[in-house]
Amino acid sequence: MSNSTPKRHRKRVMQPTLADVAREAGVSAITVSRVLNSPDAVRPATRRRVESAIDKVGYVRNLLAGSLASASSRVIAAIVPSLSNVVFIEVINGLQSEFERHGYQILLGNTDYDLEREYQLVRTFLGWSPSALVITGLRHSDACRRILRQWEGPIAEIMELGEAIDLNIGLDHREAGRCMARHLVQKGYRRIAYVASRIALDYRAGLRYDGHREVLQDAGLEAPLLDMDQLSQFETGARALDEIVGLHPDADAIHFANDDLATGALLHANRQGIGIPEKIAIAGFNGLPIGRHVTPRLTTVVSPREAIGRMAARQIIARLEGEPVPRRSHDVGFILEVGGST
Amino acid sequence: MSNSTPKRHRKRVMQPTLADVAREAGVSAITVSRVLNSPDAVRPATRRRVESAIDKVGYVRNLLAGSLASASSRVIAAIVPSLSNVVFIEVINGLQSEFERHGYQILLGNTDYDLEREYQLVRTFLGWSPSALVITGLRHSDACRRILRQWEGPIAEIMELGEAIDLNIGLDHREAGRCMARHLVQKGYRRIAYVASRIALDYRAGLRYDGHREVLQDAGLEAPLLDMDQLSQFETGARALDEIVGLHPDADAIHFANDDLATGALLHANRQGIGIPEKIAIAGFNGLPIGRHVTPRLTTVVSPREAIGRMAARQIIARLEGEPVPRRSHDVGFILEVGGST
DNA sequence: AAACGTGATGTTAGCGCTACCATTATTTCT
DNA sequence: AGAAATAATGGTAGCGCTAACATCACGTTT
Repeated sequence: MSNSTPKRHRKRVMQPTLADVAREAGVSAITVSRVLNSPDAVRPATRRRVESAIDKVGYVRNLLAGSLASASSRVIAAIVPSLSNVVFIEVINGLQSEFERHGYQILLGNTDYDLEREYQLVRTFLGWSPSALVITGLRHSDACRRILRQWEGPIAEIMELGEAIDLNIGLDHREAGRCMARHLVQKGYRRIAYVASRIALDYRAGLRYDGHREVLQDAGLEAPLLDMDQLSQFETGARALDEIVGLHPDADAIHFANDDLATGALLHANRQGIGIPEKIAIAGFNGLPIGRHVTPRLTTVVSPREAIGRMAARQIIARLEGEPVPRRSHDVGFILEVGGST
Repeated sequence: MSNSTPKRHRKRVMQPTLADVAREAGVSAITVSRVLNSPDAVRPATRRRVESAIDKVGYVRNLLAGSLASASSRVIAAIVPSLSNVVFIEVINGLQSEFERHGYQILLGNTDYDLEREYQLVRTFLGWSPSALVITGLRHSDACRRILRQWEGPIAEIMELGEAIDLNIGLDHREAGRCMARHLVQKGYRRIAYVASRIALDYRAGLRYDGHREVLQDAGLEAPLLDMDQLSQFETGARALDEIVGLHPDADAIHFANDDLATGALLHANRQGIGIPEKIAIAGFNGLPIGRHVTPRLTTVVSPREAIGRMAARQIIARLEGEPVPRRSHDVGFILEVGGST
């Protein structure tokens, strides 16, 4: 009557199960489960017996079954708009480093800046009963926001600050844009272009532009915008520099939406013998390491990317472990780093 | 007798289930399941009825339960040694782009170059009944290799070529090392240092060094190695350049284990006014975009990183969909890209 | 008209685990 | 020593879904 007689149902070519371990150790399945989940609740002698049975039969626990039964999966669903952008990688890295230590796994999703895709991803991921959800940005489709609100687990919206569903970790992009614009104006630049790429998708670059424009308008200056229709990469920055020089030959500074563009422009200027900042000043955003190694050093606004990931993780873990999480919104701030490029 | 009377067991504050949808649509649960999994097996009229019931009750399918019942999860476990290294990000990006399109999710793990951690990750991930497993490299602990062999799903070992458990997609690092060394020797360099960082961990850099050394020995040259004890980043490359200039003042070329180090050194040389390649030549490995934008352009060996990810994904998908997968090993090759730095 | 397909839908029995409660062993107290 | 408290272990019933088989409706064949 043991399972030597295969039930007529499913084919039984599976891995050993808890029951197999239990039989081997001469205990019940639940005891084996306890050894795995709350070892202290089992007498040391029993525990050792079970542990060696686990080794002996080569047991690998089935987390699907466990999660289904306990309605908790120790999986964190993380949704980012892009994996081509180092920024999000660093955020993920920050998440990983904290979550992994606490025994959480990361299920990774990539929306490619598409809100519909984001919605689908959220739906799918919620199907895994994740312990928590980390999602980039505050803009979601209505349907998406609806199911997010309905969901009862912790949700961290990261990168930017504002009206969040639950936890919010990020920085004020508009203020970051203002900060750099102020720096440029103060340095005496007067014909300052803003260069972004696909600003409709990367709307956080748009927020920075809004801040930038405010400051320039207050200073009585124009705020021309060049929106490139290519990915933010060195090549695009180089091309943008050429375009600006062509379109606005009198421009004396370019405020780039990010360091990739800015660095591309700066290195291009190096190659072309265009003097930075004498001929034209260049500023970026993010504070990527490369900016500190080019000549001249890139002026940029440093965003604490890994810190965002780590803080989001810590907030979530605290929440999951039942600690009170007082502030729901965390401003990680930013730092203006002035190099020789402005 | 319906579940309006909550069973005395678990608290029922859950999301709506298949049964709820079924009741709403006036069909059985399995029909709803069919609408979700094989819509063509359901009459269009019924299907529409079920679909609107799904919308009405706000049903989100529980993938844990489904995966447990069907023993297939559409999750791909991907294990990389580091998330700080762009190379692996690009590989993951390649995996993502293929898998996402076929409805697979990626469960991401990071070993930090630790084989014991790799083993633990593999154990945990196998507990999710993944559809397939992608793992970086061919070196694993014995215990790890044992459970991998025992597992019946597709396993792709990526990045390097050799004795693989199942699928193998990568390139011959030793040959890549040889290739660059040959280039340097042929260009007339004679005192060539190899610089890596933490070569014991990044053993693929070690394989490239082996190839490098072979060529140099054949040419009757010495092959000094400098192994930095810091992460591969610009800073470390810069420091390495200083060290080499100090230790081997007559060195005429440096073969760096990767482009991060090489670029760091090159940009440092730019700042210090050290002539590249007149004073000393610099070569890298990977073909990161930055190398094409620095002055002079970095000589490097381009590794098709995204292609590795994509090809691994395609092989796995083919296997999962029952197509015959003829070759188990795929050499994605590499390309020597000669810039002005050598 | 009876027998036979075919396609759509339903019934049942698990997938492997854990929550809940019950039971038994062990320790502590009076 | 016996009662009471506590610790350790076990039995049972699901978690929500799907595989396998059963059934049913309806048209087709002989």
